[in-house]
Amino acid sequence: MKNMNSEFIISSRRKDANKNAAKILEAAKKIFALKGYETTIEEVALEAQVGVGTVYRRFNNKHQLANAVAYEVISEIYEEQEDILKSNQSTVEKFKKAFACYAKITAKYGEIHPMIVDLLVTERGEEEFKASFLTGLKNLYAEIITNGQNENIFRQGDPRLYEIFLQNMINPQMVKKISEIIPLEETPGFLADLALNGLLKKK
Amino acid sequence: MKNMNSEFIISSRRKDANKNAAKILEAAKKIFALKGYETTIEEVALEAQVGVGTVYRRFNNKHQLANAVAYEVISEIYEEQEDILKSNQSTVEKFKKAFACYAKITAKYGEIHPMIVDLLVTERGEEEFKASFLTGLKNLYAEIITNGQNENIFRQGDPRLYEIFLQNMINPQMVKKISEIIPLEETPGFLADLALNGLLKKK
Amino acid sequence: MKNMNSEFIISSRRKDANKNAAKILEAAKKIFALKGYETTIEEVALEAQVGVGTVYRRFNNKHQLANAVAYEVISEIYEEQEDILKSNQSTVEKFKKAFACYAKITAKYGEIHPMIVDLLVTERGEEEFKASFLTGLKNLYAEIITNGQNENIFRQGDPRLYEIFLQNMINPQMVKKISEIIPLEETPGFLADLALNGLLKKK
Amino acid sequence: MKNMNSEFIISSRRKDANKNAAKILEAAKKIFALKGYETTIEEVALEAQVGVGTVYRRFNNKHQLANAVAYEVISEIYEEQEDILKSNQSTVEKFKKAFACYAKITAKYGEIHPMIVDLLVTERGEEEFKASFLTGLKNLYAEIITNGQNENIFRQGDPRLYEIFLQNMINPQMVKKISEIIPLEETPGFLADLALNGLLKKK
DNA sequence: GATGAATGAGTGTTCATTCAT
DNA sequence: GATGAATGAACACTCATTCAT
Repeated sequence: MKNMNSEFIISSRRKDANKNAAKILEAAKKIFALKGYETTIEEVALEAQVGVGTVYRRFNNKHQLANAVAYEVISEIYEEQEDILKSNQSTVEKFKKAFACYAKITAKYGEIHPMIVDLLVTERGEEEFKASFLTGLKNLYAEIITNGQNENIFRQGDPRLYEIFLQNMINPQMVKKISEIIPLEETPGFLADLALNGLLKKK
Repeated sequence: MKNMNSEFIISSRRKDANKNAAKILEAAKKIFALKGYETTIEEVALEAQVGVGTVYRRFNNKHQLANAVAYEVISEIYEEQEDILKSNQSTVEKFKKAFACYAKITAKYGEIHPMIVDLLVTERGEEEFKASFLTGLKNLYAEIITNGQNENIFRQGDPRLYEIFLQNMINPQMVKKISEIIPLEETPGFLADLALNGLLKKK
Repeated sequence: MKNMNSEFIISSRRKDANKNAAKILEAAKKIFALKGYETTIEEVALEAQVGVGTVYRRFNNKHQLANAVAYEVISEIYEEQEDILKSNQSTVEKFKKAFACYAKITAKYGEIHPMIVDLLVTERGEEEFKASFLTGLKNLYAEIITNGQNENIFRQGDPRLYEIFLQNMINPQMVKKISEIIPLEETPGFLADLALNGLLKKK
Repeated sequence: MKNMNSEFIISSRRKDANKNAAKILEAAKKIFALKGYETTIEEVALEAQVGVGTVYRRFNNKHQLANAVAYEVISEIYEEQEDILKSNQSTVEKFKKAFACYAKITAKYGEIHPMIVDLLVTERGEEEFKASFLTGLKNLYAEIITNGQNENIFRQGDPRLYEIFLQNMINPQMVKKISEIIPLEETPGFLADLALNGLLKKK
């Protein structure tokens, strides 16, 4: 999952071109975070201080831009998660931390999280994006789940099912609504606890 | 929640007119199930074999039509759920059955479920719709949760948090993905179990 | 100009039908006075407590209804004017009174006056309506003008030119704006004076 | 009132773009002159040999386009009028010339004149347009009127009343009808004379 | 005859995408 | 390469008119 960006950006030999691509991506992140997929290309271009044509030079179309943004955001938390996973903690601890970390997306990126969910599910999502998501973030969870199962503290069953469950536990809408009742900083912890409990073997 | 139709459809004294309204609603249900809110009024009209103007005669605008569709779908499962709740079963049993029943929406109505979620959250949802949802379906869950808490088998804490959690556990996208791995008929049960486990007190 | 109504209403042998026609006309007068030609047939029907179909049974289309309304309004002041003309007063007096009377339309019928002007000029106006207007109201002015010319107190020239001038002197928009500066009841008098002065021979 | 275009057109640095804006304005002038405000944006686009989107790129909406057209037309005669006013002639002479010049709008721009009147009166008119009209053309008349009053050749009274009167004396419908009887080139003169006479003090 | 439901052409407006400069 | 002007399909919504009941 290194250099994820390059997969979605039409690369260019000229440095300033790539600089432009980064500028656009940054702008898109900002605007998409605010407005989600409803965002206009013109708005992005404006924010990036670039012409619309330039946006299209770097990203074939709106879908691709959205996918790149999604990719960016996911990448951003990837390393942090990886560190947790490689650390020397109990599976339960790892689970809680990884989950909490993942849950931060919503707080940080507002409307991008629902957009990611959407891209993952609809035909708007580039196959390439979906694939890299699957082999990226999802694997982290797969590993935790399998570990937990092997340690016989998690329920048995197809790990993919629990991955889906975990993914759903960070549903942006839920996070948003939960955080209207309890403080935002406690939300990831609360959800992690709930999710973990769901996963744990009954005694 | 009786006579639900009358709340969102501009009713008419004429029988044929109301028949048409039903036809439109049915068509809308079908198309919305397929395409979600992106659906075009023209598509609905076409499916209902009716002019666009006729759609607008019965529903003031697209939002209202969407709300009516959502309302319909929710109503459809409401009574079933109510029966379960009034029945003579353990809280855990009630929970599982009510949940499973609710989870059927997704299987049956595809894109309408996310649409409902959307209407519940954005300003697109008529206040009337939100209110009746709150006093309708949500209360069923609230009751189950409070019961479980009183029986000391569920976790303590603000019941609203667990309501949100339960609502999220029937997220259509999750249901869809789960059912790609295990048979659709087992999906509600699986999710109910997972959700219940999350809710149960740790020993 | 007696029985003007009958010229624009599709007559019916049934009394209640004609009663309906009158009801519609009355309603149309009220609504057109408020909104002008932008008025919707449905609004008129609603005001008349009648179905839209009934409106169309009595008036072939919206234009015709508008023409009938215009005709009505003009008829309403016709007799009053005729009385003035036949009275035993100086031409100047007659002029002032007739003019003031005519100018009342605006005050009384709001948006209908511009509508009349429009009908008189565009192709929306039924030829029949235009013709009867010409042979009706306009003639009153023609007579006054000719009288004034014969008495050698008015300018010479084609009387039709002065008729047009006079008609224009009661332009609803002007009346409206004038009456924002001076009291409405003084407006007709003020305009009459101005118009008369324009017409009088220079010494 | 200099650089009038810039006030209503979204200007652009590109020459060809502004050329297009001019093309659109020209087309709009032509079509509006024919059909008035009823004109369709598509018609304008067609006439300008331009896509509808292009029209909207230059003018935020139909109202704004109409206002721009109105502005254009008024501007067109503004300078000519100003010259007359600054010239060394008697008030009566100035009056006649300025009036005649103003009256040409109708002959030249058909349905645009009523449109201007409409914009001036309804909420469709941009405040900016109304303001610039007030500080532009209207002031010319105000000045003439006040001059005439000071020279004691015009009637006394609120000058605004006479401004309204003068504005109304160039009512496009009247001009049109007058010019059906006498040659178009004599019409402004005839009207000016009539208007002047109305204004002059009685002896 | 009366009704009002149905119709669908028509309108203003938006926005992803293309392409001339 | 960059720009932003141009494009036009698409869409929500309106309303005069028709016609089944």
